[in-house]
Amino acid sequence: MSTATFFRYALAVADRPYHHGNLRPALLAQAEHTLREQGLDGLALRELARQVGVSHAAPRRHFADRQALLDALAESGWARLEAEVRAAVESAGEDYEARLRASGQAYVRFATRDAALLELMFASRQGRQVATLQEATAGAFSVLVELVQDGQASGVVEPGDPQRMALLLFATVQGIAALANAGIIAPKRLDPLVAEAIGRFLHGQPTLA
Amino acid sequence: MSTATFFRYALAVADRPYHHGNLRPALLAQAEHTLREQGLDGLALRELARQVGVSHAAPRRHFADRQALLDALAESGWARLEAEVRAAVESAGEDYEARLRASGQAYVRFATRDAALLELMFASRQGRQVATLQEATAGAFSVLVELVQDGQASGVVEPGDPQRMALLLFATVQGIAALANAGIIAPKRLDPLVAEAIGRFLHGQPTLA
DNA sequence: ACCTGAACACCGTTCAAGT
DNA sequence: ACCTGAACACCGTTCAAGT
Repeated sequence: MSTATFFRYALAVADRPYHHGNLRPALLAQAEHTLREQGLDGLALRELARQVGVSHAAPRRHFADRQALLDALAESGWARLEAEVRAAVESAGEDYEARLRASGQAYVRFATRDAALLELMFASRQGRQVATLQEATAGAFSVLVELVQDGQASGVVEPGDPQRMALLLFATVQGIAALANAGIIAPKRLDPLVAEAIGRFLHGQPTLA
Repeated sequence: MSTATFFRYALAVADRPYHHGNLRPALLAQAEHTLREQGLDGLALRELARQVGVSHAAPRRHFADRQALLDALAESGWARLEAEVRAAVESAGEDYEARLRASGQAYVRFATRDAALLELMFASRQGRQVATLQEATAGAFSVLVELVQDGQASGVVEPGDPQRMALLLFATVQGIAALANAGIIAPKRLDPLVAEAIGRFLHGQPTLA
């Protein structure tokens, strides 16, 4: 296409909202909202296109298929989770156990507020490797690894592979979140349970040991 | 319907497979198989009906809608999980830690073999209470509660609410399973991680404390 | 470059009708 | 009692065509 032709089109569509680069973010934003309100089953590409004011075939330019949209949602979910957990840790003060507890509680808060998104983040990719998604997951995981390393530096966590210990913490809070979302744990028991899990991780059984 | 009329129909359909009570189990069996092979997205009522040799509207007699079938799958999944964990604990010998470890490893084995089914078992029911499903979940949970009580009776687990401690164990193994199914934990690291989690639950940090 | 409109094959759900 | 067949409204995906 010539430059002149390009500008002719650009002017012609200047008042129409989703040309030239904002359809993709608009679809993602709408999808995140629908996911929170209606769950994964309520998320339809055609309906998204309608809500965003575009033909049902338009999303195809930005997402190869529905799964690609879901992958993108999962990826930004991991990024937001990382940010929220990091923020919680940073505003938790000096005490190591308090910082660890804050990370777990931030995780659980995210997980229960965006249960369908969390489901998506953990949905089995069935062998498909999605590099950017794996990086986003690794980024969130690294928050815990760094926390464990901090604890080792100050001597409150035993020496040893920090990845393995962070994995254990990760699994514990994710499990608590899963049980909460399945209705097995009542919401008000969540924070105490996280606190107990962290306490046990650091000190073992309270009265025995 | 008169008895005579009933027998006339019964004879007429004697060679047809899914009259009079085996359509429901046949659908469930086929669904469980498809779930394992194709995942949740590959599970379509119409396709199930086809595979089982029945019209697409026939399942309606046995399951009000697709969700009802999924609920039934989840329920039998919880029952099978309970049975498998119980069996593993019973064949694990006398040592308490070995029994606890066996329960966790059986859980993780089930979860990784039937990842899509596990997803279904933990799928948020979004407020809908399904009584029989909740009972099945409680049954599986009770295995862990009893294990904790055994440990308290023999003094290797601290006194205190056994439900709360069982919940912590439950969350930990479920979290490990979720991380495995998301591809965050490699399969061969699963058993050691479960062992470490159980060890920490009982003894705290190995070298500190 | 980006989007539209028509087309295709599938799906879940409903309902009158059949045996 | 249990199942069928037609109908409806929706969906994901594809592709030629438009601007």
